[in-house]
Amino acid sequence: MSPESKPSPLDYVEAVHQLAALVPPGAVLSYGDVAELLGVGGARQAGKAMGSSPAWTPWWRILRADGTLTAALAERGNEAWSLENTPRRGQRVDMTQARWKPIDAEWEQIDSLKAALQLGYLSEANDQL
DNA sequence: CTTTTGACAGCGT
DNA sequence: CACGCTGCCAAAA
Repeated sequence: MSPESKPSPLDYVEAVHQLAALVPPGAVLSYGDVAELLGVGGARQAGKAMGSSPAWTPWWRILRADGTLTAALAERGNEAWSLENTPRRGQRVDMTQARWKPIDAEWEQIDSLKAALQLGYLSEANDQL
């Protein structure tokens, strides 16, 4: 499956994956940032969603607010950050420098992602009727 | 309905 | 900087 936009409503988990795919190399977002950008759920929801991330997902660009990844992924994550020249401070990502700051065009993509997510909830509710 | 469980966040020590 | 504790949110048991 391609990371391109889908015409159909999005599931929360899918929305998180899509958002992760929007983050450019060298930049990162905390799980909490992801939840905030989508306007739904909290950091833990975003984390849960990343747990089932597809192979194409740049999971190393979504990490904890303190700039680290969960133990099991720390090693691989570090390699990826080196390759992408992600601003680091020791073994952790320097969030103040690396945090993704979307430009106008990117905000639009994020907005459409949010919209698709809302549609997802609507269709889900519609499904219950 | 209550409890447990997460790729979490923030604050105090 | 490292822990430990509490708060959070939604889904699953």
